[in-house]
Amino acid sequence: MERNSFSTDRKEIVSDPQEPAEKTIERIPKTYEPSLTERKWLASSARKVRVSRPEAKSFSMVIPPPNITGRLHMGHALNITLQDVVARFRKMEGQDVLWIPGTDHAGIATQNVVERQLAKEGIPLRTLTREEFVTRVWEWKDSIKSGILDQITRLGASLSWDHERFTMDEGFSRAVTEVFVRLYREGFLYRGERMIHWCPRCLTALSDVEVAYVEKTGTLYYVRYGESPGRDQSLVVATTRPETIFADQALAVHPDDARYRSWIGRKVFVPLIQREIPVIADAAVDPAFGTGVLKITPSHSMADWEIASRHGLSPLEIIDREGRMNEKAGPLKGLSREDAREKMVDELSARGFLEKEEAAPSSLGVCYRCQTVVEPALSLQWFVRMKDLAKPAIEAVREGEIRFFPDGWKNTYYDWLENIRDWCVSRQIWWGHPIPAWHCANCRETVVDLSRPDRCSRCQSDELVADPDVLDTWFSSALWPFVTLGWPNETPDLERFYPTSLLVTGFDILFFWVARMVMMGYHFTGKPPFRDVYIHALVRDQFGQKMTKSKGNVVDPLEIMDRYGTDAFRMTLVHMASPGRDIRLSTERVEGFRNFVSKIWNAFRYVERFAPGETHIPEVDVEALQGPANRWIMACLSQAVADMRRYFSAYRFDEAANTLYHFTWHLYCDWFIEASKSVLDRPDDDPEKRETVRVLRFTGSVLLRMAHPVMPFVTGELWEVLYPGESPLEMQTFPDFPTGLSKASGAVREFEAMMALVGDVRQMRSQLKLSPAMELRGELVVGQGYGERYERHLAFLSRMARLSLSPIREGEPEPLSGIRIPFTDGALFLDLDGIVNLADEERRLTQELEKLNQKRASVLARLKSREFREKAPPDVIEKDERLLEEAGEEVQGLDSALAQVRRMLEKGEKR
RNA sequence: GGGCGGAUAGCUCAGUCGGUAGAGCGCAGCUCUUACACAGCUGAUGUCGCAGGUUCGAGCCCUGUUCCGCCCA
Repeated sequence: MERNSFSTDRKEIVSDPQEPAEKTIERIPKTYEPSLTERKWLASSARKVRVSRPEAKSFSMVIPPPNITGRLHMGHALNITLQDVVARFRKMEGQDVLWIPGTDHAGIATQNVVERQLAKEGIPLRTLTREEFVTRVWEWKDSIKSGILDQITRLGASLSWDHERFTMDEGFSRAVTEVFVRLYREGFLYRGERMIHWCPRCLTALSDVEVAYVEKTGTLYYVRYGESPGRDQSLVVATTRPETIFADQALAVHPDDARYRSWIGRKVFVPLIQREIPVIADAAVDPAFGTGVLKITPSHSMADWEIASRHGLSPLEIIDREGRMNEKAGPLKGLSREDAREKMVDELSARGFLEKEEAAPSSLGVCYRCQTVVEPALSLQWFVRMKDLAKPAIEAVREGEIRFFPDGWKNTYYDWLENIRDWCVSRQIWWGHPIPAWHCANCRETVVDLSRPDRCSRCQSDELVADPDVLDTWFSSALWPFVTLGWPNETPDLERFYPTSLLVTGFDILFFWVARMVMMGYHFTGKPPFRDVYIHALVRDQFGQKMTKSKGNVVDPLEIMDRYGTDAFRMTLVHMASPGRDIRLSTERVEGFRNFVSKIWNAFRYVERFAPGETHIPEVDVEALQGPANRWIMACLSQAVADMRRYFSAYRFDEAANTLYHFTWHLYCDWFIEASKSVLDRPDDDPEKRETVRVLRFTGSVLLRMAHPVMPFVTGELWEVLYPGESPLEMQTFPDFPTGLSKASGAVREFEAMMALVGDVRQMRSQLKLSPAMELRGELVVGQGYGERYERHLAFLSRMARLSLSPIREGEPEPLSGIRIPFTDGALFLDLDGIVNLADEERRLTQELEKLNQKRASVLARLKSREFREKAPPDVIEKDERLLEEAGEEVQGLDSALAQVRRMLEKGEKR
């Protein structure tokens, strides 16, 4: 065979002995089995102790502690995965990473679980003492170990397990007490009788943020209140809660409402009973709502309470703590709120007090945990005075000491903090941090202290009764970032890792948790609890619906991991984590990334064939590289690595994943590996072959490192298999090599021109319906002096475009037959004589020409515009000019190709 | 009522500095070509929600508006 003929005749290749095949099977099995690898890695590396790097820069995070009652859901999976990506990335950057795991004692939720368990065993709650109950909870907690944390490890979370904490562990509890006592002594805590939200099912007070509002279509009842005594004038009130009428203490109108001005100061009777209440004027009344007359029920409405207190009205409670009507509700006594409403409406209607009913939208407050409609109630509770605590928290974000990602969340944050109300922190349950307060049975004094005092500080009585309540679970969560590091002790951890570097959490607990941590952090440490806050979105189902048990659309992350592998699942979450956007998870998507993992695996199997059993990490001297493809892939790799670094640092997880995917699949596999096949069929001592194998392996080793933060299992496995003598992949450094080879360099552009030529040939094949398998004869004609340069691309071209090329013709006139495909320094001529229908080719060229001319015309039009020439920046004009020039050349190329086809057509006809 | 986010290919989403709109999935055609059919090659599909404005030039900036989602009151 002629030396310059680059045939890709398959027979040759097939007959090639494939001696390395057996070794391949030894090291890299045919298919990747995620479950096997994951099981193996989890057995050896889960719950590992942190390797500290005292000399390195510190990086720290705390996980949002999941409820101990919890089961892993998509929200956890996303949250943990993103943190793990950052943790692994920072670790590979050489930083000293501390990532603290732990769980939250989840007061109400846990109490509910244990109560249900008791109920199942037939043990009435009331037969247990508080101490017995709490013991039961601890027993339950021990029995489940830390189920949710085990599930989190399945995700591959590289947490610092020697730092695990629990919000009710001994140290944490001490810290919570300390915080309470300090806040009390500083005047930030008080106990008082206020309106709070009461959950009649959980039987406890709730804070404002624990009430969710649901929009419902309710009924607005128009009820007539007759004037007293004896007169026949009356006022009509529109109310959504007729069952509270017996607790009414006044009617109120807006002071400027002309309709009712004469009523102010007069008195009316509460319907059905002869109780007199005044008509008052208050600016808080909305004249546009209903009739503009509001009934004031101070004991069962937040807004009414406010108005009532301005007018010195006293409350009257008719609903008890379990949401039933009490004896003051007279005939309604014992009824539920719903039944009472029904009965009341019947009664009002029967007695002629009900004017009309109309459907009206109303917003209903429900307990965020159990969805029960909450009851506003007057109650003796503990509160934190928030206003002054909020100030530094607002300031911190304004000054940029704390940054939000995405930035927009700071508006929501400001809004809440600027209008903050006092925080009700006492809960009427048994499981939680006891409030460190004791009440004197003798003089009613309240004593707050770190431990139970012997005597009352005022009257010296020893009859001290412990406050029965526990603290809101979020009270302790607010201390999480610094207490987990040892506060109130000045520990080395606190010194080194506080403020923490990053908090990753969902927007749904921005108020509950994030804002409160900032307030507590500043107050108790003088520093922010974290520098950056990354707020991720909700994981929804494939239709964009929130996943809920009741809808039955909950996708179990553990099942997904079993089915597709953890790496594929992580890659999916990371890829879809675009800032400020919810994630719609579909299994098709996960499947796509399973294919990706598989692709990586197979790419390594391919490379392994050519360097079987090699265990050293190859090095590459980029400057010395000769192969065009080798130089090209190094330029791409360098770019990809730099991009990933940048994206990880900016929390652009989606873009990082995109970069990884694109580089791996489309650049490394589709082009580089394919291109390598045109070199690797040479003898073993061929220098370009040796170079290519080295670059293949080197790129692979870099790929493993840059993919590792996202896909720790498959990359870790391959790393261990390939480089058994090296330290584990997670301890390696994230690749960093500016190659000096830019994508714009001549060598790279030349290779890309060849890639484009391959694309042109493939496109032409497809358009002319030529089988990809059919080898076409062709020759390259280049300008004078370019012959040697294009010589080195021949193998690549013939392989990728499936051509049999004859020797290059340099500086010779172009042949008059064949299909002409132009490129930068010449043209490729394909001999399609007898293979292709020339009329088809003519049509194809005409279409191409038309498309091109359109494009050219639009650029030309722009360039002709005087304004554009005057005002557009020079580089833009230059670019357009280049574009026009290129398009011109292309048109020329197509023209001559077309002319040629037409000539051949004529010739054919003449024959 | 106030605030935030979204609307771009059939679906799910990118789109940085304003400079001729991209990816994945799906779909169609062809191909078992020294890893991978969980594959390869090629292709088709766009009123960038709507209406104005700024600009030589707008998916991107400004104003208004519609619809959807979320938060707050």
